[in-house]
Amino acid sequence: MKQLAQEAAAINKASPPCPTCVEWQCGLGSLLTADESRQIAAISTRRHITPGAELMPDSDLHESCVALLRGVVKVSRLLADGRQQIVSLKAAPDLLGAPFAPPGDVSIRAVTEAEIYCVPRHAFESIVLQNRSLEHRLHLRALEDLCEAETLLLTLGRKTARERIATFLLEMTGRFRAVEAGKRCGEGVEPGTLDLPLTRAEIGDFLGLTFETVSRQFAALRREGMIEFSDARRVLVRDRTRLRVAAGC
Amino acid sequence: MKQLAQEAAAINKASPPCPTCVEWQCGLGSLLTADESRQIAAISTRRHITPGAELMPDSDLHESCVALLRGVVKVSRLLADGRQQIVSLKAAPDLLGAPFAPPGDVSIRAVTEAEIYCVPRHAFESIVLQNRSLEHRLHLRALEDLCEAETLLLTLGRKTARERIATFLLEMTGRFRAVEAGKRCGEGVEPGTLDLPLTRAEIGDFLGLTFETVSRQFAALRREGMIEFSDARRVLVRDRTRLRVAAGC
DNA sequence: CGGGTCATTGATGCTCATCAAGCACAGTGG
DNA sequence: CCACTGTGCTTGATGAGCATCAATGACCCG
Repeated sequence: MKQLAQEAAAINKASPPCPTCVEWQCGLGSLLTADESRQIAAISTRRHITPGAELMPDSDLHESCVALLRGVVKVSRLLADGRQQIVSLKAAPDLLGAPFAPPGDVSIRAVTEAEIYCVPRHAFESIVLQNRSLEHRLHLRALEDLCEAETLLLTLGRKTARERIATFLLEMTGRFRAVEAGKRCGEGVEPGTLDLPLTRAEIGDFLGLTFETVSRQFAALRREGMIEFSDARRVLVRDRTRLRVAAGC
Repeated sequence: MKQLAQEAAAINKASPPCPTCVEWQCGLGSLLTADESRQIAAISTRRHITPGAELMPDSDLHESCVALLRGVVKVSRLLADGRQQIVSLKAAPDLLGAPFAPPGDVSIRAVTEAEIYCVPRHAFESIVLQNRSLEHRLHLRALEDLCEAETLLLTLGRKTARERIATFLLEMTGRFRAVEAGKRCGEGVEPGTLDLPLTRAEIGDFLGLTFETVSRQFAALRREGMIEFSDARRVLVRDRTRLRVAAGC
């Protein structure tokens, strides 16, 4: 149990072989072509971010976009008294603080270790304006993000704590499928196993709950046999069907 | 008190002189040029919708986009058991079911009387692909919608009922400034007066509350002198400053 | 008039936040 | 090597906030 956690941690620390920098050189997932990636890399500065740290020296987000090379980050909105709501989770390879996006007062923090490119916003926007097909892809991405945000709205506005947790687990499956030590993506791990990059408190900030409620609802689903923990961060989904019922849709 | 309500109703029923059809002919607010409006109108069918009715004979939304000429509509996501969350409110002139948007299972219903153009999606998308600047404007609009959705996420995830209602009132001010009978936009009405197009239940569906809670929180803000009702749907914001405090930000 | 929708208000109870205690583990420095 | 401290997680006890259920009034329309 402890073993597993340490192995997972080790993976997160050593740059793994398969993932995201490679994808970047091939073009940021499906978003950029290899050429466009190079073009953007050429005007960017690369930085390493430690977990919990803010990506940008504060309000530089108006000046820069961020290309996420490695790691997971959370995009939050804050209230004056410290309450926060995570509005989106981004895993490499992805783009944050999209070109042309209105200001909109968010805070972006690393969840895991992360590598980013800071791309000067104005230069990036110029590139996009000269590249019809790139703008089209960014436009599609924005519409997908909007659709995701609406899905989360339904969860926050109308679902119970139990339903939120079940929904969360279903959505995270696939996005954070567990990777076994030393192997390439996802072989040798029981299918349906999930390495959560988030703490209980962060899951709460994503689902509009307290960390205690998150913990209790996980425990309830575990007692009912739908999921199983080998470690607080490593979940096995045992019964996807019942979990879908528990998710209320 | 009754008088006012009847006048307001009369305005909603008679096509008013100043508003939205005119704007459409001048180009759907800032979104379309006059030429583009004509081009789109040419391939569209016009329809009238009564309050509460669904805009499209159901899942035709995959086939059509909607240009809203007049009226207010709500875009909702549904749960199997009937719970619903309004994810966005649109007032004419605006566009719904954006070109290139992923499917995403929403229901769109009229809040007031409404006039729409149904635009065949595929044809609309072709037009957009031949018009660089139009796609750019739609892209910007998508990013604004995303930003708005994120703001609502914070409200639903982290604010109390009281804060949600105060936030709602602040946001609706300006979007639904009251129009006095027979006059053009907004003269002769006490400034800060607001004609809510939504029922208490709809406000609840927007804010993730029940209609009883909406009603009680309105009553509380009224008792505290921040707002005043001349009619259940017509609100006067008396103290914007305290309302902002009550909104939690 | 009767039936429908919308709104208000009260009584009650459930869900989830809050407060609090304790455990496991990692990192630090004596 | 072992306290010491800090962080993350779990679990229990309590209470607040909001949902639910119910009754009533205002208005509209056929």
